[in-house]
Formats: sequence, structure tokens, C-alpha cells
Amino acid sequence: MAARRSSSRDEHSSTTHADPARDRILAAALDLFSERSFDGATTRAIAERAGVTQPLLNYHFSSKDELWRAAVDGLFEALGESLRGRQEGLRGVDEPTTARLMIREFIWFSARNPQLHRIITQECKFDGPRMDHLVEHHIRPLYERTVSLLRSLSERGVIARIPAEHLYYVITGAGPSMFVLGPECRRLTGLEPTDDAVIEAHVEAVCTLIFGS
Amino acid sequence: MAARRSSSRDEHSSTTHADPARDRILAAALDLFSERSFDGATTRAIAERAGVTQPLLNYHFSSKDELWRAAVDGLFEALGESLRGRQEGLRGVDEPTTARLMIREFIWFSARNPQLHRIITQECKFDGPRMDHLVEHHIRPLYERTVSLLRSLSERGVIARIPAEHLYYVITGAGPSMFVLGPECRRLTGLEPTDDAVIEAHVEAVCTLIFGS
DNA sequence: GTCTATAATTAGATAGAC
DNA sequence: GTCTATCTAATTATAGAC
Repeated sequence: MAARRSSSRDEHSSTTHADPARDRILAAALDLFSERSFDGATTRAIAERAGVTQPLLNYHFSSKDELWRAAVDGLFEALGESLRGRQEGLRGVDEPTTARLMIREFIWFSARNPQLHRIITQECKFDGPRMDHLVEHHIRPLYERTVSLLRSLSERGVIARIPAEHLYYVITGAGPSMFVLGPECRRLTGLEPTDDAVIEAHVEAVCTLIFGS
Repeated sequence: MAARRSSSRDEHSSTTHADPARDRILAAALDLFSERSFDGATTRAIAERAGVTQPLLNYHFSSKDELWRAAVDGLFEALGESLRGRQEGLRGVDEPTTARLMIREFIWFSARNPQLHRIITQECKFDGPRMDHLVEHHIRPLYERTVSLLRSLSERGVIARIPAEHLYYVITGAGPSMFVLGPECRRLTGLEPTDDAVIEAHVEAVCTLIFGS
């Protein structure tokens, strides 16, 4: 998957910057796709933000659609690494504590990378090839693991007895919303949604409601 | 505001269907703008869904931008009527019960009109004239009233002691998410997000977390 | 690998008949 | 009020020089 063009250089992990221009294009694409939507993000605007000319996108990616896919794949890979890294540091820790720290990690990632949930809410409102890709390649595995963890906690009375599917949408809705709507939040509340203290307060708000104090 | 062209017919409230074609255009615009974003919704696609030809949109609305504005103004007016109607039926009822029933009303409205939060998450991710219109004409008044109610409940210990700004984003994030992402929810959970029972279960989930069982 | 120039398509908006 | 026909501008993608 995500085949790269052959290169004289060694092939690294897809997150390693083997090609600076290519990576600047991917970063610019992520920003613009997430803010302006797939149709609203023109390849010219992406090229401009990346500091290259527009036809260069078609050198590195065969189409706008393939550029979108490469960009979201990279972002979900970063989320996966973030969650995996957290979980590996929790071998032998009890389930309630693990759940709490995983939710912390998830919200911190969403605050630092609001592009992820911006793109999900963009593309999962209607069926289409991009929603298909997101759900089947990235979201479903995360959903299954999250729901089975939440169900276990709920059945054991650690958290409120709420159907796990609903808890999933409560957490994925409440956690990132303040950061997805960062510019609105800034104007509405005066809070700066990139501030560590603000992020921490939001993590605390969600965890208090789910786990109690 | 929202000046209508002069007409030989009586002028009714903007929600009354004085002109069937105009109202079909507004409804189609709402669906397509909310699903595909402002740029992704072409005027041709809106016309097709409304069952008219594309130049007719420019007869009823001077530009695509003005069509967008008329569509969202109508939707926020419907939300306002829904919340006002609820509140008028609650004269003399105590504050905690009022808050609970207002949140119920809000989530039910979001489930029946997912276009509202689809458009908010679309347009409030970056500064621009459309975010400006949403925030200053529609969102800020609702935000102010909601936050002052939540702050009062929090200070009196009726709900958890969480800063009201964060509670606002928790509720507006957790409440509509399942319905905003309805098509994803259907594939991921098998639940039908337009079912009364599913909506009611989500309302219960959010209210349980905010107010306790 | 990155550029300039441009082709092919599609967008929103206007003109004018009925 | 609604249509057909069409204009102008902007979009993605390709060709070909360096």
C-alpha cells in the first residue's frame, strides 16, 4: 500500500522525510484539505503553501485524490504511533487507569493535530470513496478496540452504564471539538486552544465526566 | 436583513413557503452545503436536487454566497424557534430541570437537522466571512446564554465543577456527533441514527454524564 | 526534480426568449 | 418566474524544457 516511486535513496518509513519537497506538499495538503475540504483546497493553494509550483504535485502524486490519501494515511499513522507508544508504557497497569490515560493521549493528539477530526467530519457525512478509505483502513480498527474497552469498563461499573457505541461518539465528539473549531473557540471564549493549560483543562473536563472527579 | 425581492403576494415570515421553488432551492442548498461544503456544493447540483435549472438560483439569490446565507439563516431560525418553544413551556420550572430539558431539545434538533452542525464544523475551522456571519449573527447569542446557565449550575454543585467554556464544547461536541457522522455511524455501529430509540439513547448518554443517572 | 506553458474541463453568473 | 444558450474565470492535469 502507499507505493512510493522508485528512488536511488534508501527507502525509509513513510513518516521519515526522504524528500523535503514531497513532505512539505503533504503537510500543506493536510492543512488545506482539513480546513477547506477536498473541493475547497485547490492544488494551486496547496502548492503555494508548500512553496512549489502546482504541476509538481502531479509529479509526486498521480492525482489530487492520491495526494489526499497519502496525506491522511500519514496522519493516521502518527495517531497510531502515539496511541501504541502510550499503551506500551502501560504494561501491567489496571484497565481503568489504562483507559483514562488512553483518552488523555487521544485528546492531546487531537489538540495537536486538529486536522485529523476535521477531515473525518468532512468526509464521513456522506458515503463516498474517501469515507470508504477512512472507515475501512483507519477508523474501524480504532473503533473496535475502543468500544470493547469501554464495554468492559461499563459492565464492571467503572464508568456509567451507557451503551459503548454512544460512549464512543460522546468521547470522539467531546474531546476534539474545541480544537477542531479552534478559531471559533478563540473568538467565542477568548481561550487559546493551542495552550497547554487549555488542552489540559479540556482533558480534565472529559475525564471528569467519564470517570468521575 | 435577508431582503426579499418585492412581490405581488403578501410577505410572510421567512420560514413560510411563499414561493415553492425558492424553498426547494433553499432546502437543497442546505443539504448539499452541509454534506459537500461550500466549494463542494456546485450550484448545478443544488439546482438539480431542487428540480430546477441552474440559472434560476441567480434569479432568486444574487450569488452563491447569498444563497448560503439565506439557507443557514433559515436553519438557525428553526433552532431558535425550537429552543424558544421548549423554554416557554417551562415557566416556573427549576433551573436543573430546565437545563436538562433544553439539552434534550438541543440534541433532538441536532439529530433531526444534522445540517446545522455539519455547516458549523465546516465553516468555523478557519476565519472567513462565512464563519464571521455564523459566529456574530447566530452562535454567540446561543453561546452566551448556554455558558451562563452552565456556570450557574456548576457553581451551585448541580453538575460537576468544570469551566463552563469547556462544558459548552463537550455538550456541543458530544450531542450532535453521532448524527453529523450519521453515515459513518451506520456503517461502524449498525445503529440507525435517525431512529427515535437511537436518538433517545444518545440523549440519555449525554444527560447521564452531565447530570448523573 | 522542478519549472513554464497550456490543454481540457467545469465552475458561477449573465443575456434574452417565453 | 423559469427556461436555453453562452460568457468568463478557475480548476486539474499534461507536455516538454532545463
